[in-house]
Amino acid sequence: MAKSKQREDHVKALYALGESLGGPKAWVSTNQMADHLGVKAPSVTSMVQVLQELGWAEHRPYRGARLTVAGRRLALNLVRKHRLWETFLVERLGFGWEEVHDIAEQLEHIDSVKLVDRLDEYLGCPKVDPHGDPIPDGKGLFNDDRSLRSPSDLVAGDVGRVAAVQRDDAALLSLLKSHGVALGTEWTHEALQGLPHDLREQLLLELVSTMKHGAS
Amino acid sequence: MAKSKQREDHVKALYALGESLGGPKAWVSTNQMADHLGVKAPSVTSMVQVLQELGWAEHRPYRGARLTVAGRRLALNLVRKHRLWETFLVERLGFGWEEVHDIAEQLEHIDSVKLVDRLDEYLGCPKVDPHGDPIPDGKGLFNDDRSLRSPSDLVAGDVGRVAAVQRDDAALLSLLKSHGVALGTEWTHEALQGLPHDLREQLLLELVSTMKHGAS
DNA sequence: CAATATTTTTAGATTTGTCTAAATTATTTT
DNA sequence: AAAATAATTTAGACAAATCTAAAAATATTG
Ligand SMILES: [Mn+2]
Ligand SMILES: [Mn+2]
Ligand SMILES: [Mn+2]
Ligand SMILES: [Mn+2]
Repeated sequence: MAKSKQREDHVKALYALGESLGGPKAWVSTNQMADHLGVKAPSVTSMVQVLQELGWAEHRPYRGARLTVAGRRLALNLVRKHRLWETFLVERLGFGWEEVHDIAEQLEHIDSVKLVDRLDEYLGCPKVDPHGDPIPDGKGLFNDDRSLRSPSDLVAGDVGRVAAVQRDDAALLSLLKSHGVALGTEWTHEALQGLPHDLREQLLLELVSTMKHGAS
Repeated sequence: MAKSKQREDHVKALYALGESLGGPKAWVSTNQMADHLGVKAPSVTSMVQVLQELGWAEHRPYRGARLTVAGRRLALNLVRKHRLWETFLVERLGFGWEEVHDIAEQLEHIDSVKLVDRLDEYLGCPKVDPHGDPIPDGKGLFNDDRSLRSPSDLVAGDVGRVAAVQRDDAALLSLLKSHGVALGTEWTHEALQGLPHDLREQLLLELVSTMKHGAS
């Protein structure tokens, strides 16, 4: 099987970029991966060839790469571990939501199926992490039944509960915190307008109440 | 500073072997380290030279190596992390004492001062790990005020509480468990005789009560 | 649609950490 | 004390993961 921190990081990048590019069939360019990982393009090319050897990715020269089913399974397990550890750090150790990403980047590579299962159970099988990102279960399935709305979808009279932040970047999360934004806090349409535009647009909310008569 | 899993493992081996050979001034041979780490002697020689460059060890060719003050500080921090994580795994996640060593071998390399401090606090600043090994504090000091006795020191009528196991080897720990031995369990002199010799001699006990009139 | 610009891969070098085989130093025996 | 034995280091090779510079393929554009 031959996992390594670097190989796993490349698989994770391939997964994340593939998702943002329209699902598992999308080809991800080696340059995009290089940018995302902070390495140079030739390093990615050679790593992607290794991932192909290992059966985790498919590489079409000059087209890009995408995950195989096995690679996707590995990626989802890494996402699961990352988000469970982030939850542990915030819920149990009292870290702020802006502090946990870098530590979780390390913890996600710890290799023990039993540890992940126990951690999940210990945390009460959380559905989302401290940034509102859904946590896949042991089979790689998301159980996310929230209906998330962009702040710009709310109209006067609506109240929304902060359910997720789109980017998990420490600077952004700190700023949000300093404006009183935390997961679960409730905001009226008007209160939301009081937030700087670039902060507000990173939020996703669940509608708590509205004056409109909406279709189900 | 340039830490790496391998460098840290060599520092830890140097610490452990140095202690068992009579303290921080003892010279540890590269062969001993090679055995302990499961690598070949030339690999150790070259790593020890790197550790010297980094200021963590001193290497006298054909004599051996020993830690500098900085190296010792690093080693104690690794021991601290290892034992805190073992404690977390047993106390919070419900692992058995025979299951945690290998996972802690990975977790001890996670690099975050704040994480270690928070974990320590979360666990209630434990003094010993699940095997009864003392946990150094943030300054590298052991606060171990137990007086540990070998089973062979107990005489008829004495009762001892299991306080530590000398080796933390999964097979031994499983066997002990199957004989009802766990940290904190109390054993009379007679009950101890019922244990196989090679298991019994790995135990360290605190005297709970005795019939003898002992000097303080 | 040919020339140019951009993207991607290949080629070859570098660092880290490991190995085996050979040379060197230290220790033990006769 | 010389010879034999054992321990340790050096020399040179290799795999993993990265880099820069050059070559090749693709995309853009006049
Ligand atoms: Mn994260
Ligand atoms: Mn997250
Ligand atoms: Mn251990
Ligand atoms: Mn232990």
